[in-house]
Amino acid sequence: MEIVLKDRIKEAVKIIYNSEVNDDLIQIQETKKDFKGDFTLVVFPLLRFSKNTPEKTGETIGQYLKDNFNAVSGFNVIKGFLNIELSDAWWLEYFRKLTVEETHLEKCQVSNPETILVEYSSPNTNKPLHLGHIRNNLLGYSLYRILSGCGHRVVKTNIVNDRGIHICKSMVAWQKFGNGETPESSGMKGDHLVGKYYVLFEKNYKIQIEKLINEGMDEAEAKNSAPLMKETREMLLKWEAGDKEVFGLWKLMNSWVYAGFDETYKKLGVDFDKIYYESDTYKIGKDIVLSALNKKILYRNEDSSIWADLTQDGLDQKLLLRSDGTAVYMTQDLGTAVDRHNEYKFDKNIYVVGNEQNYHFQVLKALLKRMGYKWAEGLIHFSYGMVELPEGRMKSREGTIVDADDLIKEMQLTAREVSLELGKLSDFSDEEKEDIFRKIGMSALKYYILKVDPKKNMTFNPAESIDFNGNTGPFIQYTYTRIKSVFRKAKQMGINTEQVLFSGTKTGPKEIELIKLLCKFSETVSAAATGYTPALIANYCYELSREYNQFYHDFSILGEADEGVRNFRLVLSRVTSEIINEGMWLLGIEMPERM
RNA sequence: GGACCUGUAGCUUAAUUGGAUAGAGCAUCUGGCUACGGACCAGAAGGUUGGGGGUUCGAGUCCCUUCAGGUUCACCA
Repeated sequence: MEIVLKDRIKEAVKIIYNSEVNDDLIQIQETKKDFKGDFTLVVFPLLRFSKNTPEKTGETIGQYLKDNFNAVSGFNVIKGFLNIELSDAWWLEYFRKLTVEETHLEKCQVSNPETILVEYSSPNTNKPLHLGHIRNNLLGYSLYRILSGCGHRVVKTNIVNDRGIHICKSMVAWQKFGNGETPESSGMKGDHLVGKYYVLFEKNYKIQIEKLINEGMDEAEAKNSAPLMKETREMLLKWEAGDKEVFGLWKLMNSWVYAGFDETYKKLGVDFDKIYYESDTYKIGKDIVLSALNKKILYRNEDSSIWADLTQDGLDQKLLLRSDGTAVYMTQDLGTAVDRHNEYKFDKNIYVVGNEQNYHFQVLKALLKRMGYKWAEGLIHFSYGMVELPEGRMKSREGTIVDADDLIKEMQLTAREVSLELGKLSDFSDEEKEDIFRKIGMSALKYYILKVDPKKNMTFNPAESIDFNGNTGPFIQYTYTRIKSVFRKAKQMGINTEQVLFSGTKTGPKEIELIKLLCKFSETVSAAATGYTPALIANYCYELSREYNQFYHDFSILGEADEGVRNFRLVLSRVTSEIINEGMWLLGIEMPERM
């Protein structure tokens, strides 16, 4: 609609003021709630053509639109703002088209679909997942749904950081202190078990460092020469050399971790099309680095470590291979990117990675470009903010890490508590109930995270449980189940809802308000896709639910005597439920039929 | 020290990318069930958008400055 209006206004300016105007001078926005009208033209930019006051210019254009465009039923000018009113008939016609859509994503389809890789999750195999990973996973998965919903070919990838010095730490600790403990013998989830040894390593390592410092060593040297660290470095060397025993242990412990991760992923409702392992890609990275060295793009230090000089790009020197020849993080990422492009020839490769790695991705892109990979332009760092606690970052040292599995469990327990208290599910089996509790709990958690602008840091307060009322996932689910309930009731009353057709004649302002919002769905999804912002959809779903609840409260649907009005309200309700459902689907949030 | 990011009601957060009187939720207070589902609805109160300058018809949004917090610049990942 905005585009149509824009063209009409351009036409108006041309005829009235005999001037061609640029599109960006015609600023159309939705009219604020406090004013009468549907769309608003900001007239200030047009004054240079009208050479008149804002009021007069607005009047003139408004009158022209009213006279020449039958969708425009009226207008008013307040200060420099021309509020354009569209006729109910126009809105109804627009809505009628929604009622016959197969899916409400039809209008979101892009004209030039791209191949897009979305990399998300990217766990380390030395620790279980925590709240930060939850945000990552939910954002990544939702991004996948949104982009593919708009017609792109999206590949969900995960790069598992399964090698490196930190992985060796938990291996060393397990060897020394583990006494052969396994997930089976301990009853612990595999990722948590391995995490336990990582923590154990850090604890003992710290003790060794302190001891050395007390013996007169300076801190840097102590960190370097603590026996545990020495053993770990030796293990990494052995690993890269393919030592059989080390490799066996590595495989075993990683298999425990993967079993644990799979459980958590399943609970979160996320999955992947292709999983990469850095234990594979680091080698490709090494080759790339060595060949770039031959081309003199990189240089070798006297201690034989290999570096890139990025000072011309405003960045620093960057180490790419250690003096002992082993790979670093950046080496792997170079390999992964090249490997992926060979396999998929992607247009875009989106990395869902926290904003603490902004610099890393700047360097990665600059390096690839320097090495001559043109497609590096398509690397996009989807940089999201950290999840913080009221007192700041989560710190493992202080034991303030919010564990993913614990939080998920807690959400579902709370959902059960709330539901049982309300007692609306007495005719369901225990299994069905548990499934509903799960959906409610997860929606509370997922919505809580996804409603926030991804770029911003967000705060999670463990002391306050995540809400189930107000601007929340369960509120939206509740609205949806209410509508479902209306239709169940309608069926009982013998109304054939399948055949209820749209016959929009008598509508009030509240219905029109709802219709306006429903019409905004597709543009909201498109905006979320181009701006990589699932939060827009989350907030839209909330706004729609709120609007519907007001309507529901103020008007009777099935109790309405006039059959035409009743049917219209039924159709309105149906489309609302469909759009809520699709919107939440794009966020990866499941909807129950009852709750 | 260099680079980058953030700062909005007591708390959690919106704001159509420079537009009108900064919008919600939670918490607090008040009202609404003879029900199509009260996980709801209506109302009250709560703001110098960290402070100060500037740019212009117009600034939470852009520029400068200052304060506070954070991230990063590792032979960690």
